[in-house]
Amino acid sequence: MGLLEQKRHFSVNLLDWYMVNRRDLPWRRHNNPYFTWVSEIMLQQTRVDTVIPYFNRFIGNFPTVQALAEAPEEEVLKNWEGLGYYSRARNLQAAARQVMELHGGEMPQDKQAVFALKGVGPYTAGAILSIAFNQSQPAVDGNVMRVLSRYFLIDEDIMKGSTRVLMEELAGELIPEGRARDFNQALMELGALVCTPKAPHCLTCPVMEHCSGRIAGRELTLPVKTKAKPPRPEQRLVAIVEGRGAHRGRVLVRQRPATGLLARMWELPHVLAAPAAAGKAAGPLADEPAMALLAGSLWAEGFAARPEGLATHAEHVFSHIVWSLQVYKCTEQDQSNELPLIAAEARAAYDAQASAKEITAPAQASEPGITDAANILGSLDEQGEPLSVFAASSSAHDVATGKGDGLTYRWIGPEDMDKMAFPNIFLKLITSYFAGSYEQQSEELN
DNA sequence: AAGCCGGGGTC
DNA sequence: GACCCAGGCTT
Repeated sequence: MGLLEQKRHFSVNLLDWYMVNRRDLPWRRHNNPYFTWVSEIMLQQTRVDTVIPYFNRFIGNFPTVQALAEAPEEEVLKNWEGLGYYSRARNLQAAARQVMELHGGEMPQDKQAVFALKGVGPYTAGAILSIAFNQSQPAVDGNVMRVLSRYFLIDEDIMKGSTRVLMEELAGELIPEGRARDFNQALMELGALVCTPKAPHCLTCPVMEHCSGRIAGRELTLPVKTKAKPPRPEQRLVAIVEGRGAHRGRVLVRQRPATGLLARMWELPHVLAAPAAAGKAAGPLADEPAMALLAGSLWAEGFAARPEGLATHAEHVFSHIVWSLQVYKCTEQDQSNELPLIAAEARAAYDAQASAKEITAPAQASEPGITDAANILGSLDEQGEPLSVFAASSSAHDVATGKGDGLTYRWIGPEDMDKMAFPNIFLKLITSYFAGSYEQQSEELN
């Protein structure tokens, strides 16, 4: 069989299969370009089953490009909470504003204009143009590259940019005249349901007959893909600071910087325990130095708190970092008299830790506004008196640290949770705290 | 070209 | 517990 026939067999049989087997998904019920767009952004790196409830809620809250463009950013972020890759949400809203200003609120149909939207790359541009407007443009994602690499036995590393370009040329040739909308979705549907990564269902595949990969017995070794390097471990100390007095029933949280990891998300205060040695985990820190270090960290940020004891351990895995979290229950203190003591304790604890583990030069802070232990100690040296936050008691529960590059801190109760976006790990920890799950630990210590 | 960006699934 | 799923942006 020649290549032309093999291609034709693929296109015809795949399209026929899709028209029978296509899943009924919320964004497939209309050819609304906005729905297509939102779904494609959500589906990046995210499974269909996970996306469905998010998509329905998002469209319910932001039914049009205009509604999305005019929404407060924190509301958009809250609707993205738990989906991950939060820059997708920020870019999506920025792009909605682009569509309002440049295109009168209507999704552009021009390839260059679509591609120019924030968060829209080669794949998403192709998906929007083909699915929403039935334009004959390839939409090559991981599913498509897996399917094509197997069917045509392509040995190129799919992590390389040049391979994606090659795949786009091929995918474009395969689109039947006037059928881009269904065909591109068919390609991805096959990858998701039949030509799966680990155990492809070749026996029920509509194009198995002329699949070069299967015929060569290569279906399990394709696609060729370089492995990602393992995530670096980080040991972090987390504080659940229980408010007292005016802050009774509340817990201290802070908002992350506008860029970088988990941008603008809220979190419990935490600190890098110690710089990990090259390629090795730092390992857990003993409770006593950990608590002193945490107290020192909070002090450096302008808060007096006394760690009471370990509440729980937690782990949070990113694609490039693994956080091992030691979570300590702390109580807010009257600031003035406690601080020098806390600072001294932190200094002693750090010195002990440093000599025990032969920590040499402190690493620079990897994230703006988020200090590691060494930087905290540095700040203890520089600052002879409490930060201005103690003098300026704000009217509500909002608190600024008094530092130019400082983060925003806030004392929150359970009712505040539905307006603020948290990464899942902190959502779980705070929810558990408000549910009383850590009561027992703290009582044991009292 | 390589690193940065989450979260969840399977086996 | 080990392994898998990867688009777009930034540098």
